Amino acid sequence: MPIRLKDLAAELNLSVTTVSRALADYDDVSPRTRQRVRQAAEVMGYVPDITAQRLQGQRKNALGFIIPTFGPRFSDPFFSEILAGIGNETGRQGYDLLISTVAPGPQELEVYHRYVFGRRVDGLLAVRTRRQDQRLAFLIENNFPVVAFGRTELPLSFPWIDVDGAHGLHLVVDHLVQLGHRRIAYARPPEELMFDAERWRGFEDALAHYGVPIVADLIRHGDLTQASGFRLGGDLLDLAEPPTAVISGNDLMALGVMAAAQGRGMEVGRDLSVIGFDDVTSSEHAHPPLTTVRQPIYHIATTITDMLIKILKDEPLQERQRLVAPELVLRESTGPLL
Amino acid sequence: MPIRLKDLAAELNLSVTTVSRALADYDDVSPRTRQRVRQAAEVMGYVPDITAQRLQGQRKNALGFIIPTFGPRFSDPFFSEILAGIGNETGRQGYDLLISTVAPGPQELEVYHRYVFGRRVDGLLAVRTRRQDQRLAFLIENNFPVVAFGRTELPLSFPWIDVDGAHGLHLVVDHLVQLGHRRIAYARPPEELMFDAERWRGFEDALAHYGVPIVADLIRHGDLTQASGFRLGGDLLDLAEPPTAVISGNDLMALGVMAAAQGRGMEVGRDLSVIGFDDVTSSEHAHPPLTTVRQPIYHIATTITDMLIKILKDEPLQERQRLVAPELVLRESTGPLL
DNA sequence: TTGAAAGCGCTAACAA
DNA sequence: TTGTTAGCGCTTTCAA
Repeated sequence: MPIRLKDLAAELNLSVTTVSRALADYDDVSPRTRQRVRQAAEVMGYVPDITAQRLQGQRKNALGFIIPTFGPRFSDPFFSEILAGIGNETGRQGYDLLISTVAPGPQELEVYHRYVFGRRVDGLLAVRTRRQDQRLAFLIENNFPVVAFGRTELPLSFPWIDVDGAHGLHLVVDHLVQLGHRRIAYARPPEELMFDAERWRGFEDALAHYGVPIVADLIRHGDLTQASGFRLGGDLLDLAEPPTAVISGNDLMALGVMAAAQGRGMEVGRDLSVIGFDDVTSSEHAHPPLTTVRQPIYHIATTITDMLIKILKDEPLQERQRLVAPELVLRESTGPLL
Repeated sequence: MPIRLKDLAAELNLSVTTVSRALADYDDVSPRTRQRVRQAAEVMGYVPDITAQRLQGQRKNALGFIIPTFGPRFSDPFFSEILAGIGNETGRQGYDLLISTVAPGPQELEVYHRYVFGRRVDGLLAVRTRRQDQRLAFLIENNFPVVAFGRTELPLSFPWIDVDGAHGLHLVVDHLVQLGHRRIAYARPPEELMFDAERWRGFEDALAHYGVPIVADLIRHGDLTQASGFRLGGDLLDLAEPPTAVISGNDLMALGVMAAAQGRGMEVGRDLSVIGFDDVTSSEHAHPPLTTVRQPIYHIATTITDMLIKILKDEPLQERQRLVAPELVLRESTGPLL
């Protein structure tokens, strides 16, 4: 049986209240008592029961993160980094982190319900936001604290950080056009994701700016897995008039596109330029090393976590919404048009 | 403000007790009352406060999983699959999942302390077990429910599932030797991990069986990242007498080794054979597709979760410990010695 | 079949 | 500076 406050109090001949206050560093406890209590707590190995602590205050000291997993064998390094960031920051600030994994769809909202109405956590983090994000709509409607990585098309006001995808695509197109490419394919992210919308805007703008036509056949939606990139890349390369460069919605798909090209005997960076988005760790040591657009995923994850905690503590936020400029990372998967 | 039991009771002119029992399906409530309560709960959107529920019973209905992250930008698909498995199974069985991320080391044990003594969860899941696994030692010493993916060298008895790594390495060596390889390098997992020990045993046995010598210079420990495989692969290939085949502790490192070889103008599968371990999703669509040893990571994750829940419910376990045979997946990164 | 009362372990208003 | 009392929302004796 674990030690309770009551046990400590009995041991010290003090009231439970005093012990509680001594431990909580109230200033109406004599230094001597505080010292004794501290000591005894240490010796007896007292650890407060958080469940009990939580019952009175509104504070649960816990955040929730519901991972939108696509399929059981999801393995997107994006989520690993997000999770590392959120996990480390919540831990650092003494919060618990409650996780659920659920595929987007109707039962996803049920999980959000359970979190909100079951009063499990004080706030939620959301990533991979969608154009019509019902999760966000639900949370905001219920006045539940949330901070998101990403925006939405819905007319909702909430704190977020996002990477400027339009700008990112400008960087990408600039780079490819400068290398001489004009037959540019784009393996887009799923249409329902908000960042697809932003990036598409950038893509269209940039191409228009250079007078490069958009060829409908070269534009496809993938599902952000490597397998999807592989299939999609193969399809594109088997076209009568294949592209000379492929932009990919993320690094994972880009890696798949590269494999498809290499499987057809092409040399990536010479016969075909491939460019990703994210700069996950494996991109640097791929062959060839992947040219990509870096988003500071880990840092964004720690930041939205910190923002959420600040909101919960009623501390002021430096910025409620922030657009981060991504950065082009030049490596060897892109090269001049032969 | 959320609806409480008290609100429901007031609304229905019943006592809190009766409402509680009606909702909990006690059989000493009249059908009519039960019906009324149900109805009102539904209409008013009552959701029980789990914190309060938890305070009396011992049950928290929550499991913990402490992810041993190596560095902030950890992104190992192994953990993604594990997390998907654990997350889906806990959710399916109505349990909450509490996550922490912490690097192995002294503060790691502190987190385990917090979980156990803070009575946050009913049980813990452990993966990537170590030869001298202090986490396991601590949990078992404190009689805390745990199920592990992996074993340990410590004389501890606990429920686990493990993949037969010795057998796996036999499969690998058989395959390579049959292809004519005798200069076989091994990029080992970190030495402290238990599965390194088992696999090493298999490696030694198998080589001895074929009379193939172990060359000290061809044996190195990596850290299971792609970067590590890349470095290590480079080092091996730059040797005066480089290996003709490289076995890797996991797929990620194998991918790094492949990139290193390709960066030196070699064709993997012809000039160098590379073989991984895990069969994570990206291996299939790598170039060339990676020959590897498959372990059913997702399935193991759901199974240890289910075992833990069974233990918590005092339900009998089919098997307390199980060794799973891995399976060789032949693809194109290995080929006959030229 | 229902309700009153106690209590889970803790914090906080109020009194001494 | 310390203790008494009440109460967080729920479950569970026990009595009516």
